[in-house]
Amino acid sequence: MADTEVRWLSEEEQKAWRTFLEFQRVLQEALQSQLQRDAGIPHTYYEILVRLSEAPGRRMRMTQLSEQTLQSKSALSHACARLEERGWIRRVECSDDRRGLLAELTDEGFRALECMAPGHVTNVRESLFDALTDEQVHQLRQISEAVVRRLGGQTCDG
Amino acid sequence: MADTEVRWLSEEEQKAWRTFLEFQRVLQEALQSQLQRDAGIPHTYYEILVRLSEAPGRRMRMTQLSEQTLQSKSALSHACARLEERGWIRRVECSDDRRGLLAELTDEGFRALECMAPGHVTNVRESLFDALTDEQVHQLRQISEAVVRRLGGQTCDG
DNA sequence: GCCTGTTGGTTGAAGTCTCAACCAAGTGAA
DNA sequence: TTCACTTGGTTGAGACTTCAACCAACAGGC
Repeated sequence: MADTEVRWLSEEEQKAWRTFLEFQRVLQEALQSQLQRDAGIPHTYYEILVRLSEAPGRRMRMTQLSEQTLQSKSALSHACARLEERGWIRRVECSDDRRGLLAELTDEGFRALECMAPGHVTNVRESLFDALTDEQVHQLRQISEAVVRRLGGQTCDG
Repeated sequence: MADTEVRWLSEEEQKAWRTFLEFQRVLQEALQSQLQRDAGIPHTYYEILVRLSEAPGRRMRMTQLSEQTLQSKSALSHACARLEERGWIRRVECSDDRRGLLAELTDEGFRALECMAPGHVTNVRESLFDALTDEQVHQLRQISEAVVRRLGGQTCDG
């Protein structure tokens, strides 16, 4: 950033960029509002529940969970406090590290997730996948991986 | 949503989806943190300044601005209040509609934008465009337009 | 043992967005 | 004129995220 020369965006890049921004916004909005309306939680909370439901014993260390959901420890901590209030998760002490905590999905939380998942998945499909060809889905994944790689994260492969 | 059958995501779709989510998050994070650090404003505020700088007379009706920046009237109103506190914009009464207001970029706001634009554009280029081939940029635009079309917005063409 | 640094996680304040309520002004009909 | 409806925009409360400060527990060196 010490450059004195800025490589401005070309007309085409400009348009691609603004269209992409709009893409992000409308999609986020579609996901957020559906989840908020039907389940009363933001999308970030939904991801927490999903990751926990997939973990062995439906429990996971807070730090690991924060890495998987791409949330800061602070954000995760606040989120878990809310989810705990609802009885959807529970925080359990960790036996091998007395500093640590395990977030655990409760049965009630699991049932809640089962209830909200169909609506959310349907929404993802209708909002995104149904708008794209198989080829475009593949392209989008390549693009996503390229950017994630560049920005230093790691792709979420199983 | 009255369906009893949910079309769940395939393994491939699942991965594409999660990678895309990660893409969005890391990119947003890169943009947000750079702007916050260097200019002290969120990306949404930056877009307000940009749109105003491009408008004739550097002024625009609030509603039109909220449509262009894809923000709710409420969010825009709060944002403009903050920007006005900094002296970067000013709200002016509208002559042809006494309910209306024009948001106007001040000279100071314009200078501030000139200062922050290079860093932001450089960041957009390095975070996104430099990671993609020209072909991928084109693909991303097609994808974005398809989704925006589907979700009922309109693409931002000049 | 002690001392320092790092890691795991929480907390509170500040900032932003959403939602619903609200007001003022324009519009149209009776 | 009056009444009802819509549009333009603001406001305050509540919810989420970020940031910095913080505490407790681990780890390593002396």
